[in-house]
Amino acid sequence: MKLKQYNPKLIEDEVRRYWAEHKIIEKSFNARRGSKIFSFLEGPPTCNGFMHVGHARGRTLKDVVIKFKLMQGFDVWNRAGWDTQGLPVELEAEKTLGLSSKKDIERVGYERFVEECNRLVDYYMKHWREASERLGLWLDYDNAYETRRREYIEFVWWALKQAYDRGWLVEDLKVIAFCPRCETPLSDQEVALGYATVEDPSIYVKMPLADEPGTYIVIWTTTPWTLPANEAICVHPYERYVKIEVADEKWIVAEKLLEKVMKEVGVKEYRVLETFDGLSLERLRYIHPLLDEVPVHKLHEGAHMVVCDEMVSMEEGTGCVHMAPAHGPEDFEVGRRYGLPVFCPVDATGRYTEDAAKYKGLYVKDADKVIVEDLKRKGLLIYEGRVLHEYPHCWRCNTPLIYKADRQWFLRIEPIKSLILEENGKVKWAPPWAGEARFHNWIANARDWCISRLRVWGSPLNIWTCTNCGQRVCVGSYEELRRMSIKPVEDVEPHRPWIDEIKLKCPRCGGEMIREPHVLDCWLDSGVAHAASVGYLRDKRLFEKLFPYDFVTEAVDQTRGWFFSLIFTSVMVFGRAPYKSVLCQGHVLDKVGQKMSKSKGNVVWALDAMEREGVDPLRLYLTFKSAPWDSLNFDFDELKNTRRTLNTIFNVYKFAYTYMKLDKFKAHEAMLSSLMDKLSIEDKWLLSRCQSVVREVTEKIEALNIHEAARAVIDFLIDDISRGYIRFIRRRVWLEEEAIEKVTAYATLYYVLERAVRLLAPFVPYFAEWLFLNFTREFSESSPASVFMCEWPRADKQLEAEELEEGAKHLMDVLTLVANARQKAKLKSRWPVSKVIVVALREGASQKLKMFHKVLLEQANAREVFILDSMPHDVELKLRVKEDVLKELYGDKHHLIVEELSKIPVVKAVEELIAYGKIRLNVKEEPLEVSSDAIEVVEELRGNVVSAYGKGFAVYLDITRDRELEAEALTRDLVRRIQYMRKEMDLAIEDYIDVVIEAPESVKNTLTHKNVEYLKGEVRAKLLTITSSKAEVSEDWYHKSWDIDGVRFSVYLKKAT
RNA sequence: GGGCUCGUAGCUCAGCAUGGUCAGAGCGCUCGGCUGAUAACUGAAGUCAGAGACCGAGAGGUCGGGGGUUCAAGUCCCCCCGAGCCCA
Repeated sequence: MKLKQYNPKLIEDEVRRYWAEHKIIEKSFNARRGSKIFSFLEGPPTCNGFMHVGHARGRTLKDVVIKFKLMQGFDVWNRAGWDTQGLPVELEAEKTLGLSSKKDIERVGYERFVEECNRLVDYYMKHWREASERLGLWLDYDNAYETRRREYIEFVWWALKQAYDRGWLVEDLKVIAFCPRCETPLSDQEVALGYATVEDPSIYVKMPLADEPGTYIVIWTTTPWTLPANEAICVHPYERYVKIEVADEKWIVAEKLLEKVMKEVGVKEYRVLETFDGLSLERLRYIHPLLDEVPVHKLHEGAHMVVCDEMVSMEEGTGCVHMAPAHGPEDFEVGRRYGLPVFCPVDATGRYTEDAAKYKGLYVKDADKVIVEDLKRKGLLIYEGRVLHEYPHCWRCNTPLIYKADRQWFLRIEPIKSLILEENGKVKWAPPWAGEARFHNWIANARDWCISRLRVWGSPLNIWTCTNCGQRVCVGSYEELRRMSIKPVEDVEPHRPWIDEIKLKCPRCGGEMIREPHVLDCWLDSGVAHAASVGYLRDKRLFEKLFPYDFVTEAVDQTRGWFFSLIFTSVMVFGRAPYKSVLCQGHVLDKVGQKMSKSKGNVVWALDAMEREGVDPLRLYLTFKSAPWDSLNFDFDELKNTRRTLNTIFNVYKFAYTYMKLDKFKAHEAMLSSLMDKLSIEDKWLLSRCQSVVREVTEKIEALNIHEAARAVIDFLIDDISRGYIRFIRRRVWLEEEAIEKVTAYATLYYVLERAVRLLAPFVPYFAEWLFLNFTREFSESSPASVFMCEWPRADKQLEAEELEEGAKHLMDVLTLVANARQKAKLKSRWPVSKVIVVALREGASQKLKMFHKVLLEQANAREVFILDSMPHDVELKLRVKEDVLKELYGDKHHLIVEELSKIPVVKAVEELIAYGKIRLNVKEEPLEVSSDAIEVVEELRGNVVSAYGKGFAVYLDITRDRELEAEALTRDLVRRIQYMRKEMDLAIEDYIDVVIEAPESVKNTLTHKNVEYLKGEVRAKLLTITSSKAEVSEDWYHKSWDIDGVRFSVYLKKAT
């Protein structure tokens, strides 16, 4: 181990070079070819924008599972994938080309535009690949699938053709947002970008009932321009409505809104005639307010009536909502239910068409005034005001958007919905509620999927229409396309504009067929990855091996995205779910729990985090901080701590390495199996602990509790090995000869650390690989070339010993108490004590603890340790009842409690209190517990005794000093000073020294021969002189003066020759 | 407006499916100690000082708020508030 201290970046670079040089990644996967397959399906990142820590988390979690399965011996399918088409890429391309509308795109030409999209995809793909590789994500990038590729798109066509042939792919109208200036439809996400507060007209209009002259329904709207397309009035079926008398007219409005409306329109006098449910108005006919201006309405049969829907709000308006099915998504829905016509007299530029008669050619926003005038003139306008409200605008040019009905293509969900639900029921979701509740609900409420987009950069919709007879054909393959093409086609380039140039010959009339102008929703692209990514059309064998996939994982937002589009298309074409298990991840938020967004400027980029603290610390942080499905607040300060944790682990290995190397340890020469009967208790304990950890980590990863798995490995290394075992074996590794105790300690340590490296591997791959190369392989030449070629460890039942693990816990607790008691007596741990008494008060504890008697003796630095299971007689015990606390807690009962307490023998009471933290009593036949809040133990200790209590133990230290102990303590103090000086001199651990100590005569005489020999051994002194006169040493001796408990010492050191 | 999730010490969480040993753990913080596996660093050049790994102790929270069920509620029920994701 050449490194002096943990340096994640050096390790990373070194390991990355090693992997490349020895083709480790490739070999690791190849070594498992032919065994049981574990198929992972990569959710393709959109090649747009850079990787941030949220992505990094998702990718790390993927990688943990991949590496884990790999080490378990599975033939892991790990093909990478890239989502390359769709709006996000187009928007980016518009930006780089300086375009600001679809008209601009047409100006530069689709060819140029698509070229730019491709260029951007290449650029971002490169970034993502590099960042992913650096992150240590082992995907097969060389064979990555890309949604923009010919073969990929061909599968999309094939899948749509399956749907088309079954009647599941249909054309229908849909109300979508348009920017009249850009003359383009906007996606929902674009609409969401552009909400702004604006002032609009706010008008109240009365609609005359057809069969009840003089009676009107009052509606409210902020978009007068939609009135020419009005087809109905919607009311809430279960809210109360009133008919009121205003002057000589009768008006109908919602009861709840009556006062508000009357106040706003300025009607002071009115009389309520009757009230009724909205439902009773259903199908009531009225006369369109602009019937004369837009006469085409006269032909609209079954329209201009009252309809009902619960979405009608009682918060604003009149409770009677004007409906224009062509101009509002909700209007459209309701209209559909009632069979209303979808009348759209507005074109893509926001101007009225021929159908709007009087308003023809007028821009809709300009029409507002004209329409208001017309209504006023006809006496139908009750009130005209202005209102401030949120209205969507084009995010590019800030023009108010208009909603209008347009032809789009849909995949119908009804025919397959129940099967999707059924199939989802078979999927194992983590966490369960993500699938059983959220995803299930989402599917159950899903509507038909609109898959068409009026854009440029996407898979083209594979439907051609005859310009002559209207015949349609859905083309299922490029071969079919070539066959039907009027002009010969060499290679099909399935993107716009080239695909649009291909005209087909109509099979019915021989006329020319042209492609429908749409491209497809990019969710459909990634949604067919289950088959398209593995070349299904060319060869089904691979697909059949992998499908359905064992594992898929993405963040929560993919519930409606990829998780859905995958299962939808899979059920649609294959009749079953494409995945067996799904891990639904939470998001990464910023330090204070806010969503990361570019506009807030709180985005943490993955590369920055990797650069600042290193990949392994980042990976560990992202995996173990919180459960995969919980959100994670990212904080650089915490990330730093992870790095420190890894540093401690590094030092554990460095410690083991240093001594093993010194003693020329070889794993195959000290096999545990041949040393079993020589093991010390602490060895057996650690070996058992190791089995538990192996088992725990394995089970936790299997259950996708990845955070708990990571914590289990780390805790093992830090708590059990670093803070426990290594402390216990310090003396053993310092033994000179080939002592069996040393050999067994090395064998145990190697066994455990070697396994820990493997357990670490999925989480911190660079670090683990480095440890594998610099530790595992250093002592075992027969090891494979990489930790990832090793098998995942398996628990060995023979080494398990539960009672030892419990015993060790007791040991740790007692050692804490000893340290505690020492501190009370201001007695540093280097000072030996003559006697320690441990009273183990919980059932069975003393027996388990006794197994560790030897370790306890040494760690407590005591000459004798006694482990008892009841209180010793030479301690006088009393209970002090805190009456005030008792009174507060139990009120009047407190007298009775005191009485009951006095009946119990003090020793028994104290024992119970120490063991369990409370005493159980029966007060008037009623069970009751008094805790240590209300009673405390008061003891009278004889002689030099200090005590400590806790965790079911009482510990007593006899701190009486005698000459012998003093000498021993002094010796150890000197040892420590000399060791300190050795370190300052930067000596190698194995170097020998000569020592001269100046000490006062009296002190010098206390040291026995035994003390001196001990001292020499500990500090590796060849010559040791203790003198009470001035030391005779030359200048080059290292010298330091020390004050030990008020006595002055001078110490001189020199490296021995 | 609807669905799902989360809200316990400064931070990260455990405990809550079978209410009654905990109001807990780790990190951080404060104090003390220790030292050849573990001491970044800062000033400075002295066998310096502070800081840091490690060990021990300590501080800290009306378990988001309010109701209810119960002898007893972080733990069960209802409402509200806040956060996140998605839908409308």
